[in-house]
This record gives sequence, structure tokens and C-alpha cells, in this order.
Amino acid sequence: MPELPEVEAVRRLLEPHFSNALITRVELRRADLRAPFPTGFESRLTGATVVSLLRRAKYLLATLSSGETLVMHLGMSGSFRVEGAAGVRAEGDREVLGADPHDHVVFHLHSGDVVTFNDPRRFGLMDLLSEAELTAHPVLSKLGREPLSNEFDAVALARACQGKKIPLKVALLDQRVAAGIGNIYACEALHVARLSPFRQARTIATPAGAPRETAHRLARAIKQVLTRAIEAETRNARSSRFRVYDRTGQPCPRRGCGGTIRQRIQAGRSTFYCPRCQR
DNA sequence: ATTGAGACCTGTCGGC
DNA sequence: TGCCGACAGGTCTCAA
Repeated sequence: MPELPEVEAVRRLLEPHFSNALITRVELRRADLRAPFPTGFESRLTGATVVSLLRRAKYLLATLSSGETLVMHLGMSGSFRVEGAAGVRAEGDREVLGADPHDHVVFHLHSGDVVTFNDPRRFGLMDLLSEAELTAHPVLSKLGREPLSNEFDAVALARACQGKKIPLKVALLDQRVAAGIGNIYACEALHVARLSPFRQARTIATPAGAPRETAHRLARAIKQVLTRAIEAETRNARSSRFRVYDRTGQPCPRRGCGGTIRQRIQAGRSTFYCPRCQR
């Protein structure tokens, strides 16, 4: 479930349980997800206190009293659940019936809360990084601006797209351009901005990299789409709230457009768009 | 420098 | 009911 809005919702769910929490025990039920867990994963976490739980793009970052940072990524199918004292008994029941084989990491907190990471597809990731490793990280250090921050605006977006001949939608999926956008919200934002997913990314900027009017529209659309998705997500409401994603053949939701949503593959991913109003 | 394809892994859904 | 292929919200790597 993981694009920026979903990860942010997870962060908000976990924060009250994790922040200032002392980790008393960690259960690791397999050696790897997308990548191996770092050596000494459990022992390096045990006895540490979580200082803060932050989100960067689609990553969750738990800063620890030990000085290390626990980096977590949900991949395609990762999720967390929290159980209190009552839930621990439920966990015990499940144990008898056979535990969920996709529960890979269990954090036991001093409060009695138990936080479990579940990931059927195992595209998720957990790592422990020092301050230095964090700032030099090949992926994390190159992430683009947070789309919901003040530093992300038409100027920044245009500069990031300057000279790029790749399709605009493919550019939006590049985490160096706008960190945290995924396939769904790339489609959604482009529809809100009335921009074709197929036009070259550079067309929203002047050759010098200044924002055109289209860049302003797109930057605004990205913020709007993500903000609303976070609200819907934290308010629990699940999908079917998309304008174009997974709506092939349905009428374009834009008032008076009359177009029909179509689907095409770009860079191996499904793109949903209205050929009538997105130019 | 880009970009497309394939790989990673499991679950689900539609068609036969 | 059961099997099979296609597909899924994310990266990463390798070849062209």
C-alpha cells in the first residue's frame, strides 16, 4: 500500500507507539526481505529508544538513542500492525493456529505494545544506518524534494524536468524529481493538471529551466492530490476515490469533458489518463 | 545519458 | 472446482 500518502498514514499510526518507546526485544523471522537485514539487527535495536519517527519520500526513518537510524520501506505489500496487551493474547492464539507466515519482524516495546511488520511480497526493506551512512546513502541522499514541503514548487519541478526527454509521467516516478510519488498519484496529478502523461518532461520548463504555466499547474496538482489522499487515508476511507487510476473505460470525471479513461503502458507501468482533456 | 526489459516474490482475479 | 496467465500501489540492475 505504499506511495507517499499511505506511508505518511502509517507513520501517523506508528508514531504514538514508537516515539520515546524503549525497544525491549526484536524478533526476526527470516534473514532478508528485498535485501538481507543488517548484521546484528536485533541486538543493535534492543535497548534503544526511538527518538523520532520521520518519513522521507516512501521511507520511514526511526532515529534511535543509539545514534543509528532504522530505515524502513514497505515495498509493494508491506504493512504494520500494532497490538497492545490485549493483542498480545490474540497473537498467542494465532501462534497456536499457525502464525501468519508473512510476519517478518516483531518489535516488542517496553509499554507492552507489539508492532509487527508484515510483507507478503517481500519487496520491503529494513536497514540500520549511522549518521554518516545516511548522508552518503546512494538512494536516500539523492531523493528529490518532498512534494508537500515549501521548497517543492513550480520552480523546483521545472528545474528537475529541464531538458528531460522522457515522458512526463515517467519523470514523476523518478524519486529524484519528486520524492514519494508512485504510479497512482502520478496518474492522478497529471489528470488534475490536465497534462498528457506522454508529453516530454522538458515541455513544462523553458530551455533555461524556468517554469511554464504547466509547471505551476502540475506542482499545484501534486500537492492537492497528495494532501487529499493523506486525509482520506488517515480517515480510514479506502480506494475507489481515484479520478483515473484503474478506471479504464469509465467517463472522465472532469465536468463537461465527456472523454473516456484509457490505459497504456509506460516504462512497464500502467498509465491511466483521459485523452480528451489531458494535453 | 537514457531507457526499456527483466528480476525480485506472492496474492488475487478473470477466463477457460 | 481447478489450473493458468496476467497483473499489482516499488526499486534495482543490466544491456542497448
